[in-house]
Amino acid sequence: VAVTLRDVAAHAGVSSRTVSNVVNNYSHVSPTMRAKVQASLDELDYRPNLLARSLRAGRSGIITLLVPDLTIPYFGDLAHEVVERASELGYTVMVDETGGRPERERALLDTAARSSWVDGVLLSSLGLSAKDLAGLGRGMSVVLLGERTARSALDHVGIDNVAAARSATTHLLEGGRTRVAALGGSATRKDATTHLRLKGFRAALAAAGRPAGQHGPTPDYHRASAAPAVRILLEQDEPPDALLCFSDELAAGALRTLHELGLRVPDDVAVVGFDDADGSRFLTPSLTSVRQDRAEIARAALDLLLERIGGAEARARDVSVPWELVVRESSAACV
Amino acid sequence: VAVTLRDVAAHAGVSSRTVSNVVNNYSHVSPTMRAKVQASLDELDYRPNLLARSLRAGRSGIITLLVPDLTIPYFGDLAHEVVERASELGYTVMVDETGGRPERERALLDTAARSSWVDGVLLSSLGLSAKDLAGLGRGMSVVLLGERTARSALDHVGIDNVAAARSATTHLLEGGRTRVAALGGSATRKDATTHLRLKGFRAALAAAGRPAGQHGPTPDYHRASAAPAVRILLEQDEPPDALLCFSDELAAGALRTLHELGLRVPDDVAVVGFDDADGSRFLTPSLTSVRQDRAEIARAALDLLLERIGGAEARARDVSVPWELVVRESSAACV
DNA sequence: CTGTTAGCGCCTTCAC
DNA sequence: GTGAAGGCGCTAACAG
Repeated sequence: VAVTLRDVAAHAGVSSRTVSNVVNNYSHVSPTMRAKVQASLDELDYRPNLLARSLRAGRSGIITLLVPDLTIPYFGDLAHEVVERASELGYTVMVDETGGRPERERALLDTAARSSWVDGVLLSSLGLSAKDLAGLGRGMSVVLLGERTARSALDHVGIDNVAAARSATTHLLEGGRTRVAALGGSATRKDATTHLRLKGFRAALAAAGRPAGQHGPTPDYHRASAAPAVRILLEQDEPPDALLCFSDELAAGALRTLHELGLRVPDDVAVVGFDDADGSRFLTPSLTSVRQDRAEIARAALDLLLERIGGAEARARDVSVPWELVVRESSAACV
Repeated sequence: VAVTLRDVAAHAGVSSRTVSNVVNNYSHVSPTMRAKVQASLDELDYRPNLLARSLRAGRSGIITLLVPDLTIPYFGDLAHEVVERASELGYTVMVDETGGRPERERALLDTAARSSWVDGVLLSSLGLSAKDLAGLGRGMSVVLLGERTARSALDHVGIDNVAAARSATTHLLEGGRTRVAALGGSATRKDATTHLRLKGFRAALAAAGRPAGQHGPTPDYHRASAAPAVRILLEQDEPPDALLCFSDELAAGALRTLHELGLRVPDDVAVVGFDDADGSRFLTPSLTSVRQDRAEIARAALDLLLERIGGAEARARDVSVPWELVVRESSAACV
């Protein structure tokens, strides 16, 4: 049932070349001819086959966004920004989820590279090492989002996690907290995000002359993963009076768990999150969080990606995006 | 730089047909031949061009999911289920956002229909009338998610909004609440979701012999939109002692606003939400909500869509998916 | 079992 | 200013 360029040409009594010229608004077509062709176009309800066009052009106008999990509000927010910005730039976004699992990140990146469906990939990676990524990036335009994987060969956009964690920790110390603990991620596995944030956390404690803080690891950054770690931290002899959570999700889970334990926030325990997801200021108490400028991340990432797609061969670049500690009720100073 | 089937054929000294047979695991290829071709395949690192394959096959293996806004957790959750299920079925998902605006829903659906990029569309529509949709669905496989647009010509998957709203309202009345108000959406515009839920809400009140409840409309279903409406409802002479919110987002915003007004939940005001987003049980107090079975929605919707893609010409079907009122702290009975 | 051939629908170099 | 022809990379008839 599909109407092709040829059908229109036959209908209008011209060559397909001329129809193509009209469709693509090329010059060198006489007005009368243009009108005649346009009439046939309308009458037959012609729709260009973008598949064929892309095959011919060698590009699809599609980029893939790979995130761990869309049920995490931060990634929903990020996807929103990417879709919006890409749309402005004339690109469409395919979204896939990696679950944060390295093998799935690898497989999806590989599929993208092989398929030639997509012009480029935005990867919000959690688990891949720089070596993995280098091999996969071959022949495909890729920009990394989120963490700063050490010396990867790929472009990267993210915040300065060390500085942000340091600032948040200092904020808690200056609010009179004496036993700050970190919550989330894994110090042992190749979890670059947590590694860097722990670094900033410890630097702040050291700078203030405090003993090293504790770290409650979690298998992922979901709300549901906070509870066990929080309970372990609080069952100690000297339980923490402040929690630096490495995602807003974990922070929300921590708020809930503290409530169940009968502890008051911020009176007994202060809580700070990371990401400043849209919902965090609506929690009770409202959550202090490190805000990443997501719109700027999307903008910078797409700019880099489009340059790569355009054939830029520059060395890998590392764009640092602004962040800001947004102070709300959950970290009010103690008296 | 791309390696084509022909290149491999030349390298292996066979025809491209044979290479294609090997790549697609067809029979009728002798083992020795297969081995030889496979060697060339590996050596040249051949990657099939999916664009060309799709052009040839007449289908792309891509479906489009259109949702209002990925920053709303419910739609993030929904997208998650759709992506996961589609992946199981061998499909990839393109996600686009409509902002809930009818003209954008129309434009995106139109683009999808024209482009031949996509085999089918899942549309979580808010604003399009049945008439709009009928015209657009022409020639494209479309399944509607969410609300039950009156007598549309398209397949549809959703919950029974009337029954769910009725059940939630009855729950509040049975908990001893006497002045239940509804919150969210628009009774005036073509907001089918709100229309149906209001119907259930009013039916429950009528069945209990209560006067008609009030409705606080909101421009959208975001958290931030709850505050003004909640304040207006509570400034009245006889303020409500229970709020039936037409999304969890609105409920979360209401919880926050009530907290700011110094009202206790559930002691002074009970709150019920809709959707049971992943985060809602972590709110303080945890939120009572109407749970939609999202995995089942995704499954049913994709089944319907794939049947349409496969050429089924059946009349429009309407699949009703299970829902459940999940009772938590925010709607505890008053004493 | 394997090779040849003809398109899928589009765009574009080349002639006219 | 317009027409004819070829090919993007792949697969499916049709031989042999």
